[in-house]
Amino acid sequence: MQPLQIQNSLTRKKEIFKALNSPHVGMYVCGPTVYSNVHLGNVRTFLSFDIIYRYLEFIGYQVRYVRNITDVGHLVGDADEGEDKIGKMARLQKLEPMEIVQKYTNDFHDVMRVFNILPPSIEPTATGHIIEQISAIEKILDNGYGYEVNGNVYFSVRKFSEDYSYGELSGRKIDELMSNSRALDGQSEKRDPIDFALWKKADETHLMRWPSPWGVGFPGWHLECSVMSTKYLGDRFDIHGGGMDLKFPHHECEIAQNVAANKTENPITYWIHGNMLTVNGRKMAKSEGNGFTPDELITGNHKLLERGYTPMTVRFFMMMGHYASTLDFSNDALIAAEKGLSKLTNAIEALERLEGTPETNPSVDVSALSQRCYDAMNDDFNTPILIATLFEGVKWINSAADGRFNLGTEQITDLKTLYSGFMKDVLGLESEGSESSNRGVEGSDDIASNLLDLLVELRSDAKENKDYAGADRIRNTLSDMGISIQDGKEGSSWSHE
RNA sequence: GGUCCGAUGGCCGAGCGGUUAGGCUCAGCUCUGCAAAAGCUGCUACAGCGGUUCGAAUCCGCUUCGGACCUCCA
Repeated sequence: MQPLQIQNSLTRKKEIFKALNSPHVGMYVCGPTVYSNVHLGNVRTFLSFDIIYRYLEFIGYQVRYVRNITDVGHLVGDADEGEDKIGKMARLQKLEPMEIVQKYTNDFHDVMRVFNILPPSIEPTATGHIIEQISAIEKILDNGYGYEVNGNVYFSVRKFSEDYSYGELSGRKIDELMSNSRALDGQSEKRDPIDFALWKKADETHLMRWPSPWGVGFPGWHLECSVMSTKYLGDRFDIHGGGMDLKFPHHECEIAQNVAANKTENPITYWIHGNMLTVNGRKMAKSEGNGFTPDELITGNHKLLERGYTPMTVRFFMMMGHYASTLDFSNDALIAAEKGLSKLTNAIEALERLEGTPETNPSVDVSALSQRCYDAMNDDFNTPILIATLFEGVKWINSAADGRFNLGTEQITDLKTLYSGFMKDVLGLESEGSESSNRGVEGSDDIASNLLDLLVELRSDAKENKDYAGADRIRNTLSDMGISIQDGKEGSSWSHE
């Protein structure tokens, strides 16, 4: 197994990864609240964890990856005092709450597929786990860390902090929280302002409601993640991820609930937080009005975009930065990513066509290159370093394709393994050209590529006969179709633009 | 106001005590019917000011600027 190191946001240190029950790994990532379309900032987080998931599997772990769908309990505005996000949308769109949930869950799944983000092993929903949430509340009450007022149940942070530590993950001091917490408008039933809701009473107008020992109501936000992670991964599991903005209060509350319900300290070994996608230096957020939907990005239909970019370009762009750093979104950066990706994919296509020489090239050490790829990923999933390393091999490949450099047959085989593993399996970069042409009948891809080979040959013949008009006609027509021709020392070839 | 991050060349973005990161752009060259692609060469930066050290973009202090969280947010 590779010696993987992870920057643990719980301890703020880079630590050697040790699975509780190797080779099995339990990983939980906070999924979306499905009340509106996802934007690119959301995509970045899921993409970051997609890479982590892929790499863990790649180096031999068997990962149970749980990513939830929050479809109830997440309130608008001030915590515990606002309207349910999904209920509000349902009212505005005059739909059943479950229609809202379905609509935006479908959208979410479509987006994940477009960006080639793998589905999790389990994708549980909050409404599907009401019974478990109620019983978790009962456990928390039995253990003395909650209290009921008028059909509402709250978590007592003060009581909890007497027995356990609260605020470790987000680095908050309980006293400061007590005094700094924003004063709530109106009188609150909470004993302390930092207490949070486990169960809320539903009034008559509330659309989403379930019976409970405390009357008709609905579960609080934070609770579903505690309950579902425990249910599918156990009282203790390896990795918990999510966006940086969830660290407080969501993840802090989650830990407190897990501990309070199960009396298991340190339920999660490694916390990983993905950083924000920014636009002109500001966090992309719906409330800022600077969010892009994936669709706007692909079509280019947005006032800040000069044109559209393909999903794989966006994927590559996001992986050129480290997941724990903010990443700034700009046209120039996207264009650079597009060119870089195309250089890389063209080289891989060239590699497929390469025929090696019997003797190996002593100046090329594929296994050293490969190890550096592993090293990059082992160092807290450093995809920018991985990509930089992959570009080094590109020089060998292109030089060999130009016939001014030799590569041994075995070296070529090793390079193919390397690039297929890190580009496809780890980075999840699929060739977009072949994806679209695969939509047709089985085998149409072969026919298309055979036809292209034929056209390239015909053009070479034309060139040989000094029929440059004919040669250029083939080149220009193909170019209009998105196919470009490369002339090299060893003859001509084609590739998707 | 509290807590915590960050400031890297024309752009994006790694590095976090001694390396040419890498990509993109730009200029020149090679190849080419032309072009593109590809290869080669060049462009050597770390916000500012002090300090520690044989040596600092990397460690410490101060200053300036930016951001995140403390409310819902991936």
